[in-house]
Amino acid sequence: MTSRHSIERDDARLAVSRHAAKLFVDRGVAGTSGDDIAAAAGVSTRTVWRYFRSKESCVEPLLARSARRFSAQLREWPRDTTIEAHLGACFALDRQAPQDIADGVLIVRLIALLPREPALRTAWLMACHQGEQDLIGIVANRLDRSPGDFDVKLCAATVAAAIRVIDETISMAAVSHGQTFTTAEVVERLAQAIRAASPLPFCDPVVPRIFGA
Amino acid sequence: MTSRHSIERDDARLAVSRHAAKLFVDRGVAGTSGDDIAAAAGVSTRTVWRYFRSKESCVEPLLARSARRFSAQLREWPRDTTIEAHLGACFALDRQAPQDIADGVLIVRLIALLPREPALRTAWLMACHQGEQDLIGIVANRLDRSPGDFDVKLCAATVAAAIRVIDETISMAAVSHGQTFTTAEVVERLAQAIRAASPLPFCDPVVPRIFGA
DNA sequence: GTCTGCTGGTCACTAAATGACATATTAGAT
DNA sequence: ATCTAATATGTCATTTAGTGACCAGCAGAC
Repeated sequence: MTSRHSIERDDARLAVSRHAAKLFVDRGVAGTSGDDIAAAAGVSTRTVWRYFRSKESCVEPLLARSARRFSAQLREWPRDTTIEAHLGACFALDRQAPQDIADGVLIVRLIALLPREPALRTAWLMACHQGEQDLIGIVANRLDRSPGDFDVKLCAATVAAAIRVIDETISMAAVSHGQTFTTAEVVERLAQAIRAASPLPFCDPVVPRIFGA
Repeated sequence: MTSRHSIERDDARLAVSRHAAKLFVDRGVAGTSGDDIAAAAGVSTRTVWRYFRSKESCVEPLLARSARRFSAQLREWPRDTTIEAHLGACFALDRQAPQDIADGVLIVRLIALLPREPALRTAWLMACHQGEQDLIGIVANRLDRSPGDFDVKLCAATVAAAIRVIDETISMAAVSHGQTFTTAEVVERLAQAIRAASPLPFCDPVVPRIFGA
């Protein structure tokens, strides 16, 4: 089974990932060595390279976890609810664990580094790509369509792009210009962007398709 | 000036890039060393690492050139023409130089490798990201809006995502399932996807905005 | 011609990444 | 509780990726 051992291994990877991300924002990617990451995380250098195929990809588990949390929330989106209502319910601050908030801050700082750290951009784009794959399933399910359907894939891609642009825009504004956002503002902009980006009508209550294809 | 010397340098980079791409499709990324690329391209290993910051990024000039050719064509898109008409005119096979066609098949093969070569996916996503940046200017210009405008950025992102999905879908179908496409089919699917993905109306003839903002 | 600026090659080096092998940790069987 | 098999980690050696320092060749300016 992939169960116990693998889960603990994932936790260990995530812990190293957080340390790596912190070092990257503090001293830059070039200024952080594999040895540094290993020392900070309290594991051997060899373990770092066993966990990650490259230095940049050290941040992937952190980004992936955040993306998967978001996907999981979208999967529980009731069919009779608008996207605004659902996102609003999800983003209520009291529903976020402290660890998740800390992760969020770290990720925002990472995103703000992207223009000066091309190596990190690859990790970020890989995480967005994973999120896009998850979205395919979500959109397909919500619209009672097949995940292999081209229109579904296209919709997932455009919506993922919209989410990415919002993430980048808000993160840059927050870090570079000290701007702050209420969760209500974030939800509103996110919902607007997703609506604008989506070629398929999955943002509003969907009715069960009683009459065939 | 950035002119003469730099242009030659770019040509040299592009030549190495083609050799690297060919090696990657033939023997895989892991099976190709920096020395191999240098030997194939007829330059010293040191020059390879002067040209590229990493092994994967060796393919970037090839992808970037193709993306920039596409961007350049979109920039010349007359305002009174639909996207179908313009793409149809651009993709006429007799308008493509043999070198560009060869580059095209090489790129298609690279794209087909993406599922098995995560390292290449980073290069591909970086190229798509560059294409997205170019699209921002194109959309802004066509709609008489500012490139800083959020809606313009969002539109560029969704359209870039649509183009990427089409590229991936068609490349995989061609290589993995031996499917073939006429240019007319490619143009049609591309145009349809871009239309579906675009939240702003830039696919049809646009009228000059005579009255203010 | 010389001077200047740029590019590429050689060689020595650091850092990233992998292989081989030993040791610990743990789940599960008895 | 103890043994076993599997998996995870550490240590050390090695390879490969990538950089720094320095020199040689080759434009164009004068």
